[in-house]
Amino acid sequence: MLKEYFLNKVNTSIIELVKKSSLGSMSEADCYELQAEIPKNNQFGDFSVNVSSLARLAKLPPAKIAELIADNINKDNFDINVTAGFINFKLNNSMLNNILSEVLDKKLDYAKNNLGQGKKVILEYVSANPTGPFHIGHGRWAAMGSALANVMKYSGFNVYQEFYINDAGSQIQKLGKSLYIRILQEFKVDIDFPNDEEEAKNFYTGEYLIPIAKEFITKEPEKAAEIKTLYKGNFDAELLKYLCKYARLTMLNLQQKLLENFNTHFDNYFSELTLHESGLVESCIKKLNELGVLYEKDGALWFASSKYGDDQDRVIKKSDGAYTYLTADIAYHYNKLQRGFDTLINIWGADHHGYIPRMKAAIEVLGYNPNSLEVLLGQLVNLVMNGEQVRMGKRTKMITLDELIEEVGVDATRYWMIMRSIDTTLDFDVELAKSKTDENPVFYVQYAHARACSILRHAQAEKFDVINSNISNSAYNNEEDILSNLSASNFKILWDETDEKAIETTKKLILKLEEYKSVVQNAAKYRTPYLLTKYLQELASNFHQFYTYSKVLVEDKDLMTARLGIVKAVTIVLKSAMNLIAVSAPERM
RNA sequence: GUGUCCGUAGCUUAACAGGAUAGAGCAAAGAUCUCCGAAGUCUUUAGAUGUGGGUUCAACUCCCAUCGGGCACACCA
Repeated sequence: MLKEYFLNKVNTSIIELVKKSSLGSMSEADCYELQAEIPKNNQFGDFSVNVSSLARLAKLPPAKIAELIADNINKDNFDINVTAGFINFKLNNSMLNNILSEVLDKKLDYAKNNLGQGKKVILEYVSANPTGPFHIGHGRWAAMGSALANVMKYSGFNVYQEFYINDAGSQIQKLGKSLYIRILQEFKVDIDFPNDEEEAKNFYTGEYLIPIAKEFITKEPEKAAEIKTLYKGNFDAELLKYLCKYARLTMLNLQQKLLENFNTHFDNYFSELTLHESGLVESCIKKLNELGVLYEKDGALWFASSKYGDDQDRVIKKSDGAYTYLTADIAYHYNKLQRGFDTLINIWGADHHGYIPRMKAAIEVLGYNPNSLEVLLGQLVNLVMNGEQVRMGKRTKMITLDELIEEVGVDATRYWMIMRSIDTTLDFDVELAKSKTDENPVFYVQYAHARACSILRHAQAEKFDVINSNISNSAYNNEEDILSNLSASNFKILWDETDEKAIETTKKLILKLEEYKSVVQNAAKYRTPYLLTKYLQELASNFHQFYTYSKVLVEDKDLMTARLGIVKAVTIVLKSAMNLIAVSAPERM
C-alpha cells in the first residue's frame, strides 16, 4: 500500500536523523507512532504524514521537525512539500502507471493480502430458531456476516462460517404442537389456537405452518391419517414427537434454501440438540463444577459469573432439572475453542448485549482468553414503507425476509443491509431500495460496471485489430490478454493530455484504485464491511468523472490502449469489491 | 433505576481508528447528449457535529455531566 510506503519513508528518515542526533531530543523508541493518510483536500498532496506529535519529544517546533525529516528523504518517485507539521507527498506519474499495470496483472487478486496470517476464525451469525421464517433483521446478519467472511478470507484469515441451530428446548415443542393443530385444521377438525393472549404464546400462530401442514399430508398420508383418527381432544405424545422433528427439519431446510439464495454460505450448521445428545453439555458442567464455580441455591445450580465480570450470577440448571439456554451456549463456545479456533466472532442482535459478560466469564473460567470472543452487536432494522416506519407489533403482519427479497431483489437487499455501520439502527426504505433511479446506490454502482463493460465490448468488436497491431511482439489473441499485459510504459501517454480536467480525473481515479487495498484491510481488521459499499460508490463516481472528461475510444491508438487499460482496471476492482459483498456486477443492464 | 448503542445539512449518512477548510447522496434551483450507456456529469443553495464542561499542539472522535431516541435488564430462548 502506498500509505505504508510513504510512512516508511518518513520513519526511515527519522531513524537516520535520530542516529545523527539531529532531531532534538528524540530517541529511536519514539519512531513508530505516526500515521499516513490521504488528505481531505488534495491540494496538499496525495498522501501526508503529520509529525506534529513529535514536537514534544523532540522539543522542536512541528514545522522545523517536518522540514528536517523531509529534507532527509530521497525523492525519487514523488515530490514533497511541507506545511505546518505536515509532510505532503505528491506522486509522480510513473507510480500511477505502476498501479494500473499491477491491477491488470493481478486481476481479482489485486488487493488480496495477508493481514490475517492464516489465523483461525470462526464466525457465527444468523443462528436462528428453526421455528419460523426469517425476519428482516436476520437478513442484516446474513448479509453482514457473509460479506465480513468474504473480506476476511481475502485478507488472509482462515474463516469458518457457522450457523448455530437453536433446535433444543421448549420452542420446538411449541412448533410441533402448532403444526399438529394446522394439520387437524386441514382435516376440518374443529380446533384452533387459544384466544387468550397468554396461552397463545405457547404456539406459533403464524400462517406459514399452513402450507407445511398441507405438504405433510401429501408426503406422509399414513401419519397424517393417524393424526386425524387418534385425535380425541388431546395430542398423542408419539405423534407430537414425530411432528416436532418433522417441523424442525422442514423449517431448517427452508431457512437453508433462503440463505443460499441470499448468497450466504455456511460451512456448517451446528445443532444445539447434538450438544445435549452427545453429552457435551454434561461434560461442560462437570468441568465447571471441578473448577469450583458452581453452587446450589433455591434448588437450582448457579454459575458464579459475577466473580468474572458479570453483574450477577446465572442459573445453569433450573430447579425443574432442565438446563438454561446459557448452559448449552457455554458448551457450544467451549466446543468452538476446543476445535482450535483462535478467534470467535459472533454477530448478535443488540437485544443480546447483556449476554456478553456471562459468556466471557465462562470462557475465562474454562481457561481461555475472554478476548478471543468478539461480539459484533447489530442494531435492529426498521422497515420504512411510504415514508413511515412499519412497527413489528403483535397485530401487524410481520414482513419476512423472503417477502423483502421477493420485493426488492437479492442485490439491493444485500447492499442496503451492508451499507450502514452495524452500530446504527438501520432504516430499510423499501421504495428506495426498489427504485431503479439515481436515488439507489446499488444501481449507481452496477451502472458504472455495466458502462465500463460496454466500452470494452465496443473495443472488442470494432477496435480489436487496432489494439492488437499496436502492441509489439503480440502473442495475445484476445482483448483480455492484451490489456492484462500492459506495462507501466503503456500508460505514459495518459499524461501527455493537455486538458487539465482529464488529467485530474484520471489521476483521481487511479489513486482510488490504489485505495482499494487499504479499504479491504480496514474492512477486515475492524470488521466493517460497510466500508466496501462506501468505497464502491466513490470508485463508481470517480469512474463516471473520468468518463466525462476522457474519451476512451479515440483515434490515437496508444492513448486508446492506455485508457482501455484504465477501464479494464476499473471493472476488475468494481467486480472484486462487489464479489466481496456478494452483489452481482452485471455487464449489461 | 442500571447497562448498552445512537444523536452531524430538510432527509439518509461519511470522516481513514485524535489531525489541515466536517465530506457525499437524496430533496430544491440551473446547465449539459451531431460524440464510447444522460441510470451520467457540472454549478448553486444547506452545518456552532443535541447541550455544558474537561484532556490535548490538535476533539465529530477520548473523559465527565446532561438532554433526547432505540435495545436489554428471567430458574425464556
